[in-house]
Amino acid sequence: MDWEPGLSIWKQIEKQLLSDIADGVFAPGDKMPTEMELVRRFGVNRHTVRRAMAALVDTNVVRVEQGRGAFVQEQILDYPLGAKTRFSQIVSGRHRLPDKRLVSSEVIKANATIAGYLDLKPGTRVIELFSVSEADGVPLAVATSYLPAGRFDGIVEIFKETKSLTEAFKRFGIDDYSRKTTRISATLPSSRVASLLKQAKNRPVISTESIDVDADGVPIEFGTTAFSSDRVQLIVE
Amino acid sequence: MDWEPGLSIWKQIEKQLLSDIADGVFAPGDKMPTEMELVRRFGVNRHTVRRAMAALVDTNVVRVEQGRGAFVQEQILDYPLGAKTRFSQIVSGRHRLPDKRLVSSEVIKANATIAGYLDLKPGTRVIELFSVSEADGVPLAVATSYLPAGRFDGIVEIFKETKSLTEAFKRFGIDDYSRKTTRISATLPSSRVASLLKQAKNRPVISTESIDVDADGVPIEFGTTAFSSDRVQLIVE
DNA sequence: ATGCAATATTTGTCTAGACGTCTATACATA
DNA sequence: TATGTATAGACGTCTAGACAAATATTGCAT
Repeated sequence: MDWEPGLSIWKQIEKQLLSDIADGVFAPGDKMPTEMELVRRFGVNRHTVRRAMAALVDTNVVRVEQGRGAFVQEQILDYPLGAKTRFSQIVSGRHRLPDKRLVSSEVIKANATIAGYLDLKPGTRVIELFSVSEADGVPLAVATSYLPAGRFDGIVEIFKETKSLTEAFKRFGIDDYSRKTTRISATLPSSRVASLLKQAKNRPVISTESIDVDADGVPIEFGTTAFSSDRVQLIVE
Repeated sequence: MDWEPGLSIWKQIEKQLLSDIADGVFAPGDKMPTEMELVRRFGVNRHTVRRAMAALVDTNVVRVEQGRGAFVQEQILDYPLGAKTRFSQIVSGRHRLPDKRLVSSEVIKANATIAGYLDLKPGTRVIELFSVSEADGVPLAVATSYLPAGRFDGIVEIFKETKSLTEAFKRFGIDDYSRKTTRISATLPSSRVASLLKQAKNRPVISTESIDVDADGVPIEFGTTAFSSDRVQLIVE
């Protein structure tokens, strides 16, 4: 490897690795060579390699995990739609850090649509949760969830604390629940959703409507979710 | 200085400097201590100090300039309104990197308002420029400018190349021009403007309408500008 | 085959030093 | 006065080495 003067070596290494990734030498999800391997390849000090990798981490091109190595960051998360798929499991299964932020919540009276999905009488009080799901700080989806207020009184505080609906349901004695139906379509986001997703208003989102039921088949949640189509791909098998 | 175990020293230094800044020990625009001074203060190696500073640069809290030092990033730019004040001069005078990005441009027929300000007959062709002004990559203002198309044919290309209206005017023989009037008010931004300014839609902007004239007093530009009120303060003296 | 403990691998942090690059300042010169 | 030069100060890059922390692998005992 020979270095062109005028540009720091770590920037040239960054450039080289970036073009390797662009060329598919390292595909998304792949493990990158270890620091020591890169040291041998480029013939520089380990710190110089680390400086280049830090730049790639900054731009979210790679992800580094202590003890495991560096991986090319998948820009698109495969989100399998199954009866038992849980957001946090999917994200942490990909070695990324899940987070679910509650934006707002309130108790409202169910309209005919919501009541229908939840098997309630229209006018019954339901809890509305508005939240953003993130992986490594990057927003992937914004969701509006409706839960029967009678059955889940006080669930908002538990959700805030655990940041997980699955966990919150457990506190209400529901150890097991499953997805009954998911409807999928594509729309343009409202400006509020676009800004929460940190994406342009003219980029489409995948919108889903879903119903979750408990072990007895009783609806416990109706939700609409807007997935960033640039960062998430839904998988049905 | 004593270090609590479990948290890396550079992170503790970052935290300390951050709270110094929050406490006003170092005010926005102030020069931070030099790396060597911080080395003596914290009793660590220079690289450790640099690691902490790099984190502060990443979060846009400080700005480092080779050969000069590190400075607390000013969140508010003072923008003096004068006959000869030029955006790029003001920004680079604060040791920040100015940039003016052309978003779109087209030739339209002047309506009564624009024609009136430019001393043209309604229906005359004018060039419309829509641009974003940035300092260190942070957007400060979005501007719509109208110029007589007849007098400034081809100015768009020059503006794209030089990123400066002042420079573009020079190519048309106008070495000197000045601000005739500036009207100032406050509004809420359109969603397009808010997104270009990378600020929330509910944060107000300072909107100005301005007329620039050449040395002979002939109008050469009518513009409306929306300044981010969180980052810019207009100064009239 | 399974589970656990020891070992190896890999990334993270800190120190030390050398030299390069950019800026500001003082000074000499024209 | 203006300009160029020398120098000092400050940040940028690169190398070298040691140890810590997290993870993966190996091998042993059951």
